[in-house]
Amino acid sequence: MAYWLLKSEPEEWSWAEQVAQGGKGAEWTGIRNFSARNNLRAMKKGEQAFFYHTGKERAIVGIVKVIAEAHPDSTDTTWGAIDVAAVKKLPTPVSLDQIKADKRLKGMVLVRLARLSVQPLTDAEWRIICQMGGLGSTR
DNA sequence: GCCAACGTTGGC
DNA sequence: GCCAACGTTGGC
Repeated sequence: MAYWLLKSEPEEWSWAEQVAQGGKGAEWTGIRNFSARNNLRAMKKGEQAFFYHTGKERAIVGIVKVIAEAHPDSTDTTWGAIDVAAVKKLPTPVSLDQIKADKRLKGMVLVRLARLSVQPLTDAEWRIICQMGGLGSTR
């Protein structure tokens, strides 16, 4: 079971909009980068991902799960997309500053490759951020 | 709004 | 197949 992080500009697609889709979820589109696409293709149904807001917020705000694996992006079928549904909101959003300040998260892809829009996380990183976000030992 | 970092493209 | 040039992303 792998863990992921999905980045979005809140102006383009926000956590609030994601939540509004409920359990049926929504298509995660707009991937136009090869490494991101490779990660996207590795995502399996049921796996969880953090939802990160770029731009002004720069924080992980919630958790989504994969409900449909890679299929053609309906906005550009030469690329891929997945479907995700909101699982839960983080009681406390985890900001980029907090992530950068934590020595244990120094190796995180978010810190090293800020531009990659679909990123893998290690189990340890996932657990640390869940705790920072106020979810205790939930994973 | 600027600029650094990175990914992609295209000429050789 | 290398690498310079260019475009885009995203933090500051």
